[in-house]
Amino acid sequence: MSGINLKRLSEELGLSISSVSKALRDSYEISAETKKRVLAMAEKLNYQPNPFASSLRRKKSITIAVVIPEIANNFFALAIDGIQLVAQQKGYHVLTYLTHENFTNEESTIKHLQGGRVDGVLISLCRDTANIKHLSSLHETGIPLVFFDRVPETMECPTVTTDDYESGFKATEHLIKAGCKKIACLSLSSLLSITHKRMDGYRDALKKYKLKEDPKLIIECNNDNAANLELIKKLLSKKDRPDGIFSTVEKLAISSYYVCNEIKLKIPQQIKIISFSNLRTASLLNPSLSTITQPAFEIGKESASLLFRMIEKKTFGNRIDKIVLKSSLIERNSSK
Amino acid sequence: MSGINLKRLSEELGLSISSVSKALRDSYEISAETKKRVLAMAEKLNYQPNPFASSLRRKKSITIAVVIPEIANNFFALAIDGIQLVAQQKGYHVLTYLTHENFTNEESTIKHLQGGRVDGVLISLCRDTANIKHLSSLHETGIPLVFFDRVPETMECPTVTTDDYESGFKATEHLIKAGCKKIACLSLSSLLSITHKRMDGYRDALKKYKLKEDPKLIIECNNDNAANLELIKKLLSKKDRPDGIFSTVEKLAISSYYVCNEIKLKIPQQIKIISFSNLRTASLLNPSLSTITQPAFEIGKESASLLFRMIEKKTFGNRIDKIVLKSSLIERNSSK
DNA sequence: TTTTCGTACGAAAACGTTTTCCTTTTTTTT
DNA sequence: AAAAAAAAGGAAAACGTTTTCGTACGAAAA
Repeated sequence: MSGINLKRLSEELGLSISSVSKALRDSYEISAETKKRVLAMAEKLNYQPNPFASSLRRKKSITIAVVIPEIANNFFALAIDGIQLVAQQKGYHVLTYLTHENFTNEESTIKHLQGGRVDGVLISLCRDTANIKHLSSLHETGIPLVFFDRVPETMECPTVTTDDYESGFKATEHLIKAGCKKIACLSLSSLLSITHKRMDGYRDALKKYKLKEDPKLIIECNNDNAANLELIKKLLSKKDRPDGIFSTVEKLAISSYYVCNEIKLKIPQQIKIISFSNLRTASLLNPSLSTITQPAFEIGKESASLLFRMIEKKTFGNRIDKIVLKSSLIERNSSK
Repeated sequence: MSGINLKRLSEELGLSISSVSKALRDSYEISAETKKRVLAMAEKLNYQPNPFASSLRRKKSITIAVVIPEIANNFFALAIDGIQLVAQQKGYHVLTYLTHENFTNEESTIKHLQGGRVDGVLISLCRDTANIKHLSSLHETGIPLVFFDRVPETMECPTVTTDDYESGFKATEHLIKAGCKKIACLSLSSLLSITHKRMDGYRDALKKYKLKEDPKLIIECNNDNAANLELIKKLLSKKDRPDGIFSTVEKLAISSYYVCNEIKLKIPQQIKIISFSNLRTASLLNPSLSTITQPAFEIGKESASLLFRMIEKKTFGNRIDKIVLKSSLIERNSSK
């Protein structure tokens, strides 16, 4: 630590510790001149208050936690960007935790956070999250909690999401209108809220256009990239392979591109693809990738703003916000 | 906070606070049975120690800080991934700060960290960092500090970098061997160590192959994407435009692709491109992008490991590690 | 038997703030 | 001129741990 504290400062100034503390916090009990002296000395000695002493006394950490499945992921990186922006404006610190899509990690992380290390938590669930006891337990301690994108479906809680159902519907409809008859759907995990909603949209679009749903075309991938490549390869190598792919997450679309390259399947002539994605290079791909693009940065901003509203005025504790932002469908060559 | 503390626990157990504390920390002073009782009660009441009280007393935060220019950036996202992996193994928490390439942000962040909020700092400098007073000041407080990728050139300090000079040289040589005679170099800021080294490699490669260096082909971009697009567009629209581009950072290569698309410049027929990049989609671009790929994840891991070595055995304070990892040049179609 | 030792636990200080309640001095009011 | 009020500052408790000393007691050593 910096070694210089209030005691030292007060000795240097010939004041009491409490007066110095008050001066630094701009209390009305301290005269303007004294404040000036104190500030000057604090500056001179490069005084930095001890955050732990302060947090201990005030029962405030000025810190929030962000719990996400992964960081090397365009969506989450952008979301964090938005979160950080708001947090920085508020003077808050941001602790980041990665669950790596592992439920046990998520559980222990959440448990740790019950110690009061943070004033609020932003979380996007991991693919294995089946029960949410850890989350209701955290919630019960009274610490503000906001879910974004991947939210629990069996718990009343504040959330920030996108119009997943509509987007799933539109994406599927888009493929159908482009001529697809057999549309595969690639997803991460049937436990995820986003998977449910996006697939509900997919199903309803199929229904609307009298296409029958084929379970063999619905692929639930796992967390191993190599295995997913195999799954997709198998899917696309069958004689009755699909003529369209709706991918509910970016990484599976990329894997699909790799597979198509490998087995020489022409996009979009032989198979059309559309995917949820925040790739900056979507339009530069060969062929350019049609996407449903979520406003990831805004999701981060909105989530953080909501969390800070909850942190600041606890009085409003009875109302539960559910914010829904719109994604945009961008047609490119992969589905022409 | 969780409301349940050592005092409460000790009352419940009929023990003193100190005994409970010792039991929880598995002290030899406490009998095995008592420890069992304490653990059971702690579990039952879901006791979580107050991290601030603990940090205040022990003068340890079990937290490190990561200070980076941006997060929506494949290199930094991967690096953080590696850092988090190591930190999690060590049971440390990770505070993330974004400078957004703004020196003032970097300064104030570093200043804040002098309060002792963290036990160590990992940092990659922002493009505007000219003086490093804030960093030497932080260093003087004795807090371990490791720089990665973008490191200060006028300060003796532990660093983790890649073979930037060699990579710059090889990339340029690669373009020359592919037939380029007029190779432009795009960089972020001449203040950055990576810019220096990569450009030194570029210059020496030109020299080796008797190509003369043209200042008009060396473009220093800034932090505004739209402005950069204009700069590149201007560069590529001239009659004596370059026939090769060596981009020292990923985002400028992407911008170059956009510009080439816009002004109908064929890659690689009319202009060849190679760039430092960690794009997962490099091979899927149109055309696929030749890259120098830094081991970003490993950089993160190595940096964090080095930092923890410094945190754990302060005794070794006199030695200064400089770790250099190798990047790999991957030839693809953009430079064929 | 006395002394030494080891085991198991408790009392209290310390970490550096913040905040509540005093105290002293000066100014204003009547 | 006395009383009241305001202004400026200080003493000390509190936040929840950790850790340094004690202390009590039974067992082993002398």
